Amino acid sequence: MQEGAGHSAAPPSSSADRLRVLDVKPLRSLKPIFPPSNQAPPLVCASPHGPFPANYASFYPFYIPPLPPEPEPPEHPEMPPTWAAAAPTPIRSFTTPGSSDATEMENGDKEPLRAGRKRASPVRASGSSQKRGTKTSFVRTAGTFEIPMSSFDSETGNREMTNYVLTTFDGLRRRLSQWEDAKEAPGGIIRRADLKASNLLMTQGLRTNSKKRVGPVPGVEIGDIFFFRMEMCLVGLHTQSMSGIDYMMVRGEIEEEPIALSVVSSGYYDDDAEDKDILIYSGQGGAMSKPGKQASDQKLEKGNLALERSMHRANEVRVIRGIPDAVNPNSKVYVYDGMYIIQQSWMEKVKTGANTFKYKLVRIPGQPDAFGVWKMIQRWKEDLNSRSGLIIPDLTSGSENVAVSLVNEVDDEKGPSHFTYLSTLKYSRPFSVLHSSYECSCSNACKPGNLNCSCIRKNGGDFPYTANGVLVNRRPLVYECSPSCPCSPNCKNRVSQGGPKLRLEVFKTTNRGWGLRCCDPIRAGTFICEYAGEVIDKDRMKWKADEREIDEYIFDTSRVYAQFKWNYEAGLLDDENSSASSEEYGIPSPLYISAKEFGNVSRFMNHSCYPNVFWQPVTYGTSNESYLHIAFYAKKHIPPMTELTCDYGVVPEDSIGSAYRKRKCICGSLNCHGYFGL
DNA sequence: GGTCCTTCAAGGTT
DNA sequence: CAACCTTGAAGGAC
Repeated sequence: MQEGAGHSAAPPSSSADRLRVLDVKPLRSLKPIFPPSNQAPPLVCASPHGPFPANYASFYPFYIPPLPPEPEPPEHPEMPPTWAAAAPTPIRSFTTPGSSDATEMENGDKEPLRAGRKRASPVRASGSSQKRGTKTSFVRTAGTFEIPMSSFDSETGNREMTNYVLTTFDGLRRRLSQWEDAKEAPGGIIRRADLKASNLLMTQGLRTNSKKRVGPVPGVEIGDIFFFRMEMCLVGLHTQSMSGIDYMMVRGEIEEEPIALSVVSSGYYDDDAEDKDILIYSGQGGAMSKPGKQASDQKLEKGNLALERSMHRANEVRVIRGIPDAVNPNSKVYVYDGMYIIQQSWMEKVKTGANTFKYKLVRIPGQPDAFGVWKMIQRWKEDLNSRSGLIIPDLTSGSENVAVSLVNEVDDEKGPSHFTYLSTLKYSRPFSVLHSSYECSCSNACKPGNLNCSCIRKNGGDFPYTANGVLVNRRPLVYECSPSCPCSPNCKNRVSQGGPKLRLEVFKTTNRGWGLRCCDPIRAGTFICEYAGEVIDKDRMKWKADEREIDEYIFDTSRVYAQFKWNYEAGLLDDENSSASSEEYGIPSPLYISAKEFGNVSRFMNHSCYPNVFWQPVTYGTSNESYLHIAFYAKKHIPPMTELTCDYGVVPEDSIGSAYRKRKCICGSLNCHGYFGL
């Protein structure tokens, strides 16, 4: 199966005085802004006039006229529909009366934050002319969002909204982290980009499932992973920023009583979380809640009382398992493990001598494995032989730093057809000399914010990666440090070099040949692998087309790729003259890579019209020339053992490769294009 | 609707 | 690396 490529150029983003905004303490000014895209007519939306529940500000970022054909519910949980699928025609502007032309700043904005705001900002809030808390209108524009705008309901969500909220959150979070890394945040240091980002979204009402509920949360699926507590708050899975027990008041037999909605188990208390179907959860308060203070007995109140009541009512409780992140030892991964029932409760004297409540939660049978998958992978790690369907422990034969296993749990095929494993690109002859090579003069690792570093300057002054190696933004071209740069090999600007660092696995799918997946949880923006193979030139491409040679392993940057938005595009965050950070790729000339004879794990990645991986051109040099590479990054958080897929693109009719037939797509997503290019 | 308080964070430092 | 320290914001309680 194949892959494809994109094209087109864009100016590098600039980075001048954009940070002044961070001076403003409440940061209310940093509201998300979605500049109109040149791809689609801007969508102007306005909030209806309520009434709204008391606890949230009205906010309708998007409005779409009612759609005649209601899409079928997705069969594949990972494949939400997009608005594009549901609304093939351009979306027209829509504005509700009364909110059309607000020009005032929002209350609380003391001054214009930046000169370009008036011009650049398509977003205006007209809060000041109305009584707070009654009506607040927002006008928004949105460009080419993959994220659906068929509905925005902050009370009740769906898969589209969760994806939208999480993508926005993480894009903003990465951007704030980038500034923090570069020490570019004046006055206000952003120590906690996660909190800052979520605070901004919360303030804007950009959240979903804000209404508390017992049971499943629309748009959140069992097995979904999160890297911050705030992510779970924003999508309504667990709305406590720190507390482990989320609950709500309901009418009881006599009076109102609390019932538990969800719990997060992350090892702070002495929980027993070894069994994949059973969780012994400790109550809150008392013993450990006040470090340094004398431990005290827990009381039957708040969350503890809620768990107790929920046990008697036998209502289901969502369980989120917090697990140390092997990739980032400092942080945790939260796995949504589905519904549990509280079977038992008791009081126990713990080591500190304090009485602690304990609750035995048992997983409701019949749910897909989530935490169970993690436990399974852990077992494989301890004993590779316990892995069923294992054919080869390392199909790269040591070519990569991390072994890539080959498994087939589906049938008895023993492996894909022959190819030679090659861990990087092979330029058979001089090709794609982008420009003269560049190199920095940094003595140690290149430091974000150091504009003396010419590699950083190449990236418009931005360090492309956060401190933990996550790509901040998609951009025309990522300039990494070259082997010839004097900076140390562990310089953070070499993320895509040196091959995969995650435990990838080539496996047999049920209906589309071999595929690629990963045993590790993957954070959005993480580098996964590059597309290795032989670089071929235009003549060779033409020859292949003329000869009708079927090469399913071509990567072609000149194909047309589905547009999507990944960066946090806040006009406020960037210099007014930069069109924010462009997600259009800029490559001087098309690059064709064939992985038919020589290739790495990337050649096994299948196509999806709703992929979880995207490609990004990256360049770095060898001796005195710079070469282009195609690197794959995670588009969103990807749970372990989820198939990795990317967009193969479509071959334009007039291109060299158009002699190839189109291939029927079986990705199963609602917005499936029906075919992809080959 | 404030204001105080609690809270199974997240990072950093030692 | 575990223990400790610092900063931090949501939501509940009153």
